[in-house]
Amino acid sequence: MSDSLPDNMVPFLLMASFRGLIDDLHHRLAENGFGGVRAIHGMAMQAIGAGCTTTELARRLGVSKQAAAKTIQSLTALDLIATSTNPHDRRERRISSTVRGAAMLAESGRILTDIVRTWRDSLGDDAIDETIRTLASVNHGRRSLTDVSDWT
Amino acid sequence: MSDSLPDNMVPFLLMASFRGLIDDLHHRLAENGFGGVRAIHGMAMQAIGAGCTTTELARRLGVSKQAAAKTIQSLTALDLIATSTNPHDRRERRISSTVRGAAMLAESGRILTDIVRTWRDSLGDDAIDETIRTLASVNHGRRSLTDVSDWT
DNA sequence: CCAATTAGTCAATACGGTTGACTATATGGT
DNA sequence: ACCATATAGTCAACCGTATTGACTAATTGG
Repeated sequence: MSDSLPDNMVPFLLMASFRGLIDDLHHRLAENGFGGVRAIHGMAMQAIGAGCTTTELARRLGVSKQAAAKTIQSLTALDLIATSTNPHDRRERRISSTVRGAAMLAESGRILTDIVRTWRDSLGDDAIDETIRTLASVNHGRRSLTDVSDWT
Repeated sequence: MSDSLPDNMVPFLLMASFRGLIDDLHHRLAENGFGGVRAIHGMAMQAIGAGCTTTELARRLGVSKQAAAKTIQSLTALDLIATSTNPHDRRERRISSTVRGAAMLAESGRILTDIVRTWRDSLGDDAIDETIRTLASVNHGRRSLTDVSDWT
């Protein structure tokens, strides 16, 4: 722990941190009845929030509407969302979270907060707060946090 | 910037930071004669380091050897690596960086260091050092930093 | 010397992304 | 009121990168 990693390792550090966090999250979600949920599903659920349309989800995720439609199919199959038509504009598919979907999001939030709490316990609030502030600053003016385009 | 994001947004922050950094990197790599290089290629080049075999690369990346073999094909097509057979064990394919591959890795390192330098300029060395230390601690004891398995 | 191990490839499949072409619905100018 | 245009969403074809299972070739060791 003495020496810091060189600056050119920062992307690996960010990726590994993300991966580790997501792995823990999915492990614990599976233990709580939400098996089969993948990273993309959680991202999409977060992006859907209180509800939106296919096109709007595509915009929020930064992907094509065809890709968003496929994600919507997966989420529907997992009983996390349901779709309905908007009577005022019958072209639209309104997407909204199911009870199970809302429970999954709430559980995700609890688990993530709990994981970060373990970081706080071992490294201190100051270090974690500073890290979050720094990462938030680095992302200022970038695309939305839920943008997953080209992330492979 | 006043309020910090809640702890359950940390994964989004990590992913967006990684994505932003990689996007910048690839944009600048393309400007310097290394177009067509994708995130997976840079990861693999880093993992290959001084050279290894297909199976060893698979282990370092945390993927199947079939997947590693495909990555090796891509890197070979990009003239970043070359393979040869080991005369002492003719089952093995030795992988080593080409001159161009080494130049790409060096250029990546320079660009990444330069990007992080802009962070240091605007946020201060203390904030960046603390962030790197924190992320490194969070990853202690986890799989190798070059592990890309299931990152989708 | 032959059985077991190890390195790597081939083939089929899955998943999530893309573009292009399409249908259905809504909107707005003349 | 009508028709041109714009918008919401789907279908089909394809790409890239992963997977597993079955395989060949080379090495090792009892």
